[in-house]
Amino acid sequence: MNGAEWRVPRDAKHVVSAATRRDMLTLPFEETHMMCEPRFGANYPRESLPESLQQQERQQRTTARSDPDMMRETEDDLSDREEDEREDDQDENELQKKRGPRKKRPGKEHVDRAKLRRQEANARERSRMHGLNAALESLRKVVPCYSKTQKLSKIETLRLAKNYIWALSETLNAGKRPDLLAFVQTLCKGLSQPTTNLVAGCLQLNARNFLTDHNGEVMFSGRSPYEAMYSYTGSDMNSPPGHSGGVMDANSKPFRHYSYSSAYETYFENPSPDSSSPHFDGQLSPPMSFNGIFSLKHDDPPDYGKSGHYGVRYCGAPGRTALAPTSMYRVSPEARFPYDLHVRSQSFQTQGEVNGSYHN
DNA sequence: TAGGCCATCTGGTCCT
DNA sequence: AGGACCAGATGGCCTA
Repeated sequence: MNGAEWRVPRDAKHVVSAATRRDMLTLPFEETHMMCEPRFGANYPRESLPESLQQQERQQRTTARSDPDMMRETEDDLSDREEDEREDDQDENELQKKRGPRKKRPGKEHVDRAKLRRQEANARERSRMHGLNAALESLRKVVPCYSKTQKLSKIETLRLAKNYIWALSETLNAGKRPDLLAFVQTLCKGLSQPTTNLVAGCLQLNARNFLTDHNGEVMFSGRSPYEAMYSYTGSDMNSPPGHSGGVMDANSKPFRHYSYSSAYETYFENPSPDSSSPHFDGQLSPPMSFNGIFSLKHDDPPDYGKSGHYGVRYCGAPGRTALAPTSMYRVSPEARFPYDLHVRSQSFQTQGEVNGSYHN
């Protein structure tokens, strides 16, 4: 366990970020030297501050000017400060009592050393962010919408991953074949329209089937994705069902209109996956492996490599039948539950044989 | 050109 | 003291 991940929440006075604190002038008095920072002083719209705060700031700056121990001083700042010191010398005797002994001015060695430390810190920060991005990239590959050419943004990747985890855990919790419509709608909950379209393309669905309305609700109109999925012959995986290759069911309902929330609640019997929901509290971690339910292939699977860069396969849970032989949602021959799963008082028995392992 | 996304720099804070 | 983490600022790139 990385201790840094479980830090005790910072003290209340530290919750507001540094820059925000500067802007709000809520600095603790012992940190008033920051008011002399060039980034603060040059362009800050002081006239926008309340008069009382402007007075407070002026007072603090007067006090802070006497503190020469500022690591990030530039040479210009140093000369400016020397001028200030000459002025300050006039009443130095009086202020000396309050200030105490002057601190030693940082020498060139100290400045060079500080610059070097800053460069090293920058390099570490770059490396850290690269690691974070690498982790995010690996996350992109396991959410049900991976494209090398059209990458999900960071925020959309996280949102989709959250939705995916939620939908999968609820699927396991229900212990039955998922309602595909609800599943897809859950995936798209809160996603932007481009990402919704991307997921639609990924799932080989017509994006119009689950457009997001202006309220952020995922709406459904037209042919049910479920129907489309289950009746789709799939001779041309590049085309959404009903456009080419797929057989448009002549008996399909002409128009159906679901609101996302009702469809979601009907199936999941739970409120929205938003973490703000009471049910979701404390259940942020997926209590499952998705083995046996969904098998994601993103390394150019032979079945789907021709269809572009997306790869999603629906696999049957143990004892369940294939959805459709030609559907992109199909039972993976190696689909197994390699583990005992204990999901919210539910347990799935381990399959006896494991023909192959996938998804580390 | 505005807005979104991203990488990078930077300083503050916490921890070891 | 120094590293990790965090968040704000900034500028570049891309797209509608």
